[in-house]
Amino acid sequence: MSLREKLAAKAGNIKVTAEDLEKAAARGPQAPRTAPGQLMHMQGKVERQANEIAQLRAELESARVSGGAVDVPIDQLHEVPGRRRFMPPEKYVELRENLRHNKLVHPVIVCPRPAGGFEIVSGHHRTDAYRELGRDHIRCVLGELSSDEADTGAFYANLMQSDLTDFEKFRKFDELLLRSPDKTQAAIAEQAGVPVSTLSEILSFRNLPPEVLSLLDSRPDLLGSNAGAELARATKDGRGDRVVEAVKLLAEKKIDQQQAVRMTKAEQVKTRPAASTGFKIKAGKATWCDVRIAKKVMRIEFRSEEEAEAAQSAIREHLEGLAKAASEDAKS
DNA sequence: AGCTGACGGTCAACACCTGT
DNA sequence: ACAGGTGTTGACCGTCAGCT
Repeated sequence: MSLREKLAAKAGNIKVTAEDLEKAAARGPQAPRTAPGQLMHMQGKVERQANEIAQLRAELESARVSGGAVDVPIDQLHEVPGRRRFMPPEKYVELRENLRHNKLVHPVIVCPRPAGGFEIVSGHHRTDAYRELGRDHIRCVLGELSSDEADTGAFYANLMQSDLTDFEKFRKFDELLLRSPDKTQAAIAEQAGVPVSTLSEILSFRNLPPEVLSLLDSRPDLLGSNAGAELARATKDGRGDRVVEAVKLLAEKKIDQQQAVRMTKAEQVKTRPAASTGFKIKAGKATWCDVRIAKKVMRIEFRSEEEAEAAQSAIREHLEGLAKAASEDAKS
C-alpha cells in the first residue's frame, strides 16, 4: 500500500459532525500557532492593511478631484507633535456634544504617511471627539501640502484663530526661527502678517525661568504676551524667583495676570516717588473727565468730543500761561 | 542701516455698577 | 430684571531708542 493510500485510509475514519462545525464556527478564525504560520499570517495582514490604505488613498485622491470626502478608519489617523491647536476644555466639550447630535461639517484634513496611515493636518479635536463618541470612521479630505508645508500651514492657519494662545505662538515661532536661522524676526513677522513688535513681544517668553516655561507647556493659556513680556523683563532684571512665585499663584487662580506683573514689581513700586497716577473730575455723580498720568504723558478722557473741544481751549490758555511763567523764571 | 526690545496707545470683550 | 454706563483686562499695534 502506498503512503497516499495509507493516509487516505486513516482520514477516511475522521468524521466531522454537525456539533464539530458549530464549535469551529463559535471559535472563529484561529491565529496560526507555529512560527512560520504566524509569519505568513502577519505578512498577509500587513499586505491587506497596505492594500486598504492604498485603496483609501486612491479614494481620497479621487474625492479631492471631485470635491468630496471619504470615511477613513480613525485608527489610521496619526497626530504629528506640535501641530495640534490649543482648545479650552469647555470648548472641546461643546464641540463633542455638537458632533454627538450633528453631522461633521468640516472634514478632517489628512496627508498620507510614508510609514502608512495618514497624518492629521487639521481636525485633531474633531478626531478626538469622534474617538470619545465611540465612532470608528471619520470624514476626511486629502491635504495638498508636504508634511513641512502642512506644519507651517497649520501654524499660520492657527495663528489667525483668536483662541490660539500667545505661548503656543511663541513655541511655534521659536521653532521656526531655530529651523531657519537665516530668517530674521522681521521676515517671519511679515510671513505671519503681524507687526515685528508683536513678534518680538511674543518671543520674549524665551526669557522666562525654565520652571515657568514647563508650567506654560501644560497650561499655555496662563499668560498672554503682554504679561509674559513683563515677567520676562523681570526675570532678566534678576527677579526670576518672584516671577516663578507669581506664575504659581496665577496657575492656582489666586491672582490675575496684571496682579502677577505687579507682584514682580512690588519693590520698584515702593521705591518710586509717590507720583499721582490720575484723578477724575465729577459733574454731579457722573465722571466728567478721567485724567491718567504716565511719566511725562497726561491723558484726559471726556464723555464726548464736544466736551473735549470745549476743554481744549481752556487747557491751552492755561498751559500757555504756565509756559510764559517758565520762560520769565528762566530769564530772572 | 537694519534689527530688536521697551513703552505706551487703541480696541474689543467682558465684568461690574447704577438707575429705572 | 433690565439697559446703559463705566471700569478692567488682554491682545494688538506704532513709535522710538539702543545695539550691532
